[in-house]
Amino acid sequence: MATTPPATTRTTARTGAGAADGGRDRAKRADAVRNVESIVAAATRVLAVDPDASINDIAKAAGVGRVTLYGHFDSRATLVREVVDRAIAQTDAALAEVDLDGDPRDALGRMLEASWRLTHRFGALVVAGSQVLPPEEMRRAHDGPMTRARGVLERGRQAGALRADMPIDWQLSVIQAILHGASAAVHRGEITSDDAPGLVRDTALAALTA
Amino acid sequence: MATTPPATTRTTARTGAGAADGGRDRAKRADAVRNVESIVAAATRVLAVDPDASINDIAKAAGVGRVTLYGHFDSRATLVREVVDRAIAQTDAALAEVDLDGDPRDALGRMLEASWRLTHRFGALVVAGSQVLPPEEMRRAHDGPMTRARGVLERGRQAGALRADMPIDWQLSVIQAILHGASAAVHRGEITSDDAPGLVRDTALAALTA
DNA sequence: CTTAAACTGTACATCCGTGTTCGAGTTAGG
DNA sequence: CCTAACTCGAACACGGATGTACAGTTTAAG
Repeated sequence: MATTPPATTRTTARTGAGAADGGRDRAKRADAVRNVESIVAAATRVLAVDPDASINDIAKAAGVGRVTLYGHFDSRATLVREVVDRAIAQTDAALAEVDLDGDPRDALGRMLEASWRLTHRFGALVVAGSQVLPPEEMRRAHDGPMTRARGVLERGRQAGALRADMPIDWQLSVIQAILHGASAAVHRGEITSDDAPGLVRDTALAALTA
Repeated sequence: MATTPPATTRTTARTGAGAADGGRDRAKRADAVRNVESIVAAATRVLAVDPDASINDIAKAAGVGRVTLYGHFDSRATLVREVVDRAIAQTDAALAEVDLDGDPRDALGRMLEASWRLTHRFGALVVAGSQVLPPEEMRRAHDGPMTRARGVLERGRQAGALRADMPIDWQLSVIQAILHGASAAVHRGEITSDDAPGLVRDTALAALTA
């Protein structure tokens, strides 16, 4: 260690899916990758409950030092972005598997149950995102599921299976509200997470039925 | 104005300044009272939108200096407590005027419309309170309206006018969720504040009807 | 008119969260 | 086993928010 290293080796978080852009990076060490996973998982878990959780809280929850976290993510915003991006990916993947054909009410029911799991898992993550990321970026997160849900709603309205005497945007807001309300109720112990999906489905369906 | 002798007074809000002298209290001056009102009003307005608003923001919105605010309220928590207390008082007063007799569905509708106005006015105030005040103190805020609403719900369920196949706590949560969802939707420009009460009433009623 | 209460801005001490730097210890992997 | 990558804790700079202290001016009220 007599000679000073030429430059401090700063590891830029380069977990990009797809091909590596630009130059080739050395393969990341195994424990590094493992730690990044721990951090993202912990951040998701913690931020879903408390969107104002500090970097310290997240690092502690991940079982790593605060400095180590900064070694993988430039800033809090970067970390939040990564977490949100993964949540979006999981959400899209989960919703893409939902069968939207057949009776509109049944289709909506299936979508509601799937959405419940996601809402319950990610909770207040959207709040954390909104506080750090530009609103445009959050827009994208909700856009996918929104248009998907809107499609089902429109079909149900035209088929006469759902009431059409309210703005469709309002009906989407109601679904959102019930989903988040259920998450809060579970977290408060008023209902169990087993009962939640059924209650959400029945209640939302009742609210939207003619 | 008049008769008030400068002798008998009671200590309410003190002008904090350090090592106070012996113990001579005088009646509060008129402009002081006026400023306190401005501060509380501004705090209510600001905190209802952004529960994390700083003391500076509130003072600015009230048109007074930051130091003046501290002259009337020891700390941020004190201010929030005062604001919340007043909100509770207004809420109780407004809900006490609602006629809960007659057809349960009509009674619930009236209560929903009244609750909407309060929710829209106070918005995220409950969040600000929860972050600063002990949870027990927030409990009290919701307890009054809650038991009142629960009474109407129970009556409606036993009369067969409302569905009884879900936990009553869940139904209360749904009402809460729809109210807050509507407030968010208005604030987001999706619906107008004129349409909101009707939509809230119709939607909640539909969600709770057998 | 006189006085004390109240207001104001500035400045200061403090706490907390963020982001960075440093030196040293630990571990993966050739 | 040797080296570079990785991790860790402590310490520092910075900014924002909370309270407090001070000194000068305005204003209510007797």
